[in-house]
This record gives sequence, C-alpha cells and structure tokens, in this order.
Amino acid sequence: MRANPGPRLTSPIRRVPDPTVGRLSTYLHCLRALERDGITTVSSAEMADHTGINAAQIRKDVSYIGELGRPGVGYDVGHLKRCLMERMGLGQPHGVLLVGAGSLGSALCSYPGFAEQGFFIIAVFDSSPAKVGRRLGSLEVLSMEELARRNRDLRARIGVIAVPRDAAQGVADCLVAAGIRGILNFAPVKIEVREGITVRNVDLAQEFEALSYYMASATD
Amino acid sequence: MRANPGPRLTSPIRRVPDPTVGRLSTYLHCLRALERDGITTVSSAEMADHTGINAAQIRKDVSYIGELGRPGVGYDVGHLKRCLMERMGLGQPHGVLLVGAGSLGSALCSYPGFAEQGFFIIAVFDSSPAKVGRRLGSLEVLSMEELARRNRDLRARIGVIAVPRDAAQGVADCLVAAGIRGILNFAPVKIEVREGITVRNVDLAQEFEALSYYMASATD
DNA sequence: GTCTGTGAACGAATTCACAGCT
DNA sequence: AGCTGTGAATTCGTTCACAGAC
Repeated sequence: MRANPGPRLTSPIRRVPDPTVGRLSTYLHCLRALERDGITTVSSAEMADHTGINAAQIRKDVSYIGELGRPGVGYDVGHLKRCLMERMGLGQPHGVLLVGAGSLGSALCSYPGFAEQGFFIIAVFDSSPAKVGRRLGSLEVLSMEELARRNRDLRARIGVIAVPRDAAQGVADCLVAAGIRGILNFAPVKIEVREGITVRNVDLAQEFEALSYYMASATD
Repeated sequence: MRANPGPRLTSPIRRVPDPTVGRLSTYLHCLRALERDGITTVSSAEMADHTGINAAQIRKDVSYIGELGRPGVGYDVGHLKRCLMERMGLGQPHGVLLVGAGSLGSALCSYPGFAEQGFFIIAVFDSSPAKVGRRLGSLEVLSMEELARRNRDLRARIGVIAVPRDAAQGVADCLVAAGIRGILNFAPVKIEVREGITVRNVDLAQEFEALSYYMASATD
C-alpha cells in the first residue's frame, strides 16, 4: 500500500486546514479528467497548470494525506485519486435524503453531477400534501411523517434541506432524529444541531452578493 | 483560487480581505432581520450573538467600510445596512441573464431569494430548440442567437451559467461578448475570461464532497 | 459605565527554497 | 537531469486589549 519502506510511521492523521479541503475536491476533479484522458502520471507543476493553484501548495496539501508522490517522477493519477477519495470519505457511495420537492429540490434530483461523485438521492420528502405522491424522476415524494421510518431501512447519513427558510430548522431536527449525520442546507438560515452533526450551508443569494462585490471592486 | 482582483488603486477605500466579503453578506442578512423586527440600533456584541462571528471580527470587518458606529452606543441598523449594500454594489437592483433552461435554470428562476436581494432574472436563454419558446415563470426562453441583441436593450451586467460542463465555456464567451461583466458559473469547470470580467464558481458536487470530508473527520 | 476603532500580538495559511530521492 | 516533501520565511487573517468617544 505504501511505496515507502523505512521506519514504521503509523501514518499520523494530520489535520487538514479548511482551505485545503476545498482544494482537495479540485484536485480530485483534475485527476478524474486526467484519468479520462488516459494519463497515468502527473507532477505538481502539471496540476498547477490545470487548476491555477500554486505547485508548492499542491504538494503541501497532498502531503497532509500522505507521502504519495515519487521524487523525480510525480504522482500516480489513479493512486492519488483513490487516496484522496478515501481520505474524504468518498470510498463508497453515499445515500442522500432530500427534503423539499420544490424547484430547487427537483433540480438537485436531476443533477447528474452528484451521482458521478457517488452521491445518490434515495428518497424525497415534502410536507405539502399537494406534493406528496408525485414523482421526482424515479422517486415518489413521501410525507415528512415517513422520514424517520423510511430511514430505518435506508440508513442514509446525509440529508439535504431544500425548503423555505422558516421550515428549515424543523426539517433539520427531523433529519437528525432519523439518524442523519451530515446536512447540506440550502435555506438561508443558520440551523442549530447537536454536537457531532455536521452542517454545511449553501446560500445562493450570498454568491450573488459576493459576485456583486468583486464586480464593484473591479470597476476602477 | 484567488478571486480578489487587485490592481492597486490608491484610494480612500481600504481593500477588504476575501473572507470578509462573505461575512459582509452575513451581516447584511442579520441587519435585514433586525430591521424587520423594528430594531434600530445594534452593538457588535449583539451581532456576534446572532451570527456566531467574533465581535472584534465584526468591528474590524465593518471598519473596512468606514467608521460607521458610535462608541458607547453601537451601529444604526438602517445606516449600516445601506453602507454595506452600497459598498457591495447592491445600491440598485441588478438585471441578470440566465443561460440554461434545464432543471437548475428553472430552480434559479423561481428562487425568491434573489429578488429579495435585488437580483432580477430578466431573460432566459437556451441553445436547445426544444426549450426555446417555452416559458419559465413569466419569461419566454430565447435562443442563444438572441442573447447579444437582447442585451443591447437590457444592459444586464450579470450572467448565470446553468448549462452542462461542455457548453459552459462557449456560453461564457457569448455572455462576455454581450457585455456581461460578472458571471456566476454553476458548471463544474474552470472557465476562462478576459481581464476585467469577474467569475464566481458554485460547484454543488464540491459542497457534497466537503460535507463528506468533515463527516469523515468527525467520525474519527 | 458602554461600545467603537485599531495597533499589537497571535495564529494560520501560503510560498519559497532546497535537501534528498529517483 | 527532474520532482517530491518540508522546514523556514513570508504573507494573510483573527483575536486581544485598550485608548478614546459617548
């Protein structure tokens, strides 16, 4: 597994800085593209060309995961990809519960990018009786009352909140009660969860505001 | 990864660090909520309670915009809100061109959050003849050939790319040619634009990957 | 007394530069 | 020769702590 013989260093799982986490995704993306092109070896300088990220930065980021490169040669594309995926918890597919069958929920359901990275929406829930029973792609929209019971079988660990702001906290509580460990929240509100549950917020309006700021600054 | 375009202009306006930009949106969000509740004055400590951001951090962030607070009193909610909006280029509404009338495009079209912050989708385009002529909300989907011509009247400065990966660069070129100055890109690919055009990428799959990483680390 | 604005201290992240391996 | 991995240097961002305004 490890190409490096020598003193047995029980790989100390070094903490990865927050900004590195996002870049690891970028590297993964880059490696997948290289793999599609049949390229088997890549140097940090080449990855720098592809991603726009400084080569030393790439080497340091990768070194948080382990000593995965060969001096004078570079990195093995497949091996690096597997190691990154492993470390990011992408070793096996993730089942995902989606709450909210509105337009955003529908969009997420039909977004092909998720399945490519191993995230599969395996059930959809909505509190509106008008939506329950309808289909979203191949999935039938279920009522919120069913959520906990269904997840006893499905055992999904990730939930997505795609409901209006005021409903978000209630949905979060529901997901946590059903055994969810991580939440991707699209509602523009800070949701409170107990220790041990990971929440990540995606605020689309905020992205527009940031874009506006940088446009305003660029206008000199 | 660096997004802050910084040709140094010696001006009274201090450069705002990248992480501050995102927080300014958060403050705006908080201020809007306070205003709704009829609260007219707020201290950095109170905003810290609401947002979870350190009070000293808030004061420093706000001080990049100007000396907007009153010692011993706090900040005037309305005034601070207006100053932040002004500085972020949110002083007046923004017209937005949306390209891509698929599920993501539809979701963006019907997302109420944008209009609340002053972003209005004023035209929708798609290259697929099957989509052209259909309606998305109150807007008719137009063909890509119409884009440049339409924007001579509309004069939108912001474009949104909600098309598949392989089409994204072409759409970006099209938007830039039509006079767009800023692009919000939902396609998972790095797009190249000429100097002076601001691009911001939103990669939903990457958000899942980051969530997965933090869940995996929390499990350790 | 309360609260802001900010220099100073601190800590984190990036980049440099080079030893050492291939 | 080419390239990684990493300590050192540097840049950047956050937090502290307090002078001064109210």
